[in-house]
Amino acid sequence: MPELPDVEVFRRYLNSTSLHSTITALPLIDRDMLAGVSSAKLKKTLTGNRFTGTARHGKYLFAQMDRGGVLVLHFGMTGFLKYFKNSDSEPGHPRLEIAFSDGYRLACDAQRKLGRISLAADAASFVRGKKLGPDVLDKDFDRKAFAECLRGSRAAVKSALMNQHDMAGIGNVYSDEILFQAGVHPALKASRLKDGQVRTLYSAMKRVLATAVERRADPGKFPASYLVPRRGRDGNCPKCGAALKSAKISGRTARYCPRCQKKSAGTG
DNA sequence: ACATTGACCTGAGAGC
DNA sequence: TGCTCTCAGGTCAATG
Repeated sequence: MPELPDVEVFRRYLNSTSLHSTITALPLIDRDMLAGVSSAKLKKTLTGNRFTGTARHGKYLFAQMDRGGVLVLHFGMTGFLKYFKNSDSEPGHPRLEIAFSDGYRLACDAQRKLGRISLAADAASFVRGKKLGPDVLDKDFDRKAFAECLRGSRAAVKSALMNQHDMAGIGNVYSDEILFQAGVHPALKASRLKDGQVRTLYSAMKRVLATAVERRADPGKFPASYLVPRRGRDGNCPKCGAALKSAKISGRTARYCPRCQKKSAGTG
């Protein structure tokens, strides 16, 4: 689940639950999740510290700490945050738990352990180190910058949208939604799109992601015209009713409507 | 250099 | 019921 809209929801969740109270302990640390930091270092850095603010870049969440530095969270394919007090509210696969002085805990749950936890001096230096492209919802990521990413790619447009080094935040599900809303077939070469298609994709990207954030990344609350809630096995196109099709593109499963997203230009 | 593939983990659901 | 197989919303190293 965790693409840009989901991580933005997690960021707001952390903001509204976990700021400004003192961290008293890390009662649970799964070493498999740590990247570039030891369990001891993480404990030493966080204990007695407080979170003072948050930031997000693409699919990464940063929690600013009172004494400097940031905790960096990445959620992999199955990660999420849960803030709780009673152990019967503990999530099913907690990999990190941060205990606060008021008795509450913040858990990072990651069933498949594909997420990552690390420390960095600040968000900007982490982003540089990872060579992430601009966050796709950043105002500076304008139509021109978007067009340059597509023009410079030799991959399918779906892969280009998901390339975190060119633009950060879009994953498998939202790339499908953006392509569907723009009426663009996922397998078309990014560099061969017409100018009109690039413009349509750009505005679909901004609109889809903003809408998803606004609806708390909950597919049940998405507009009726959206593909995401219907991407299951026997889903139908919300616009024309045709059976959705699947295609493997760079190893990921694309879901699309064969009638609304033609490979050749023309009718839609 | 770039794009694509397979490995990394674990669990849910389908099919037998 | 229980077993096996496939698949899952991400990333990285290895491969072509």
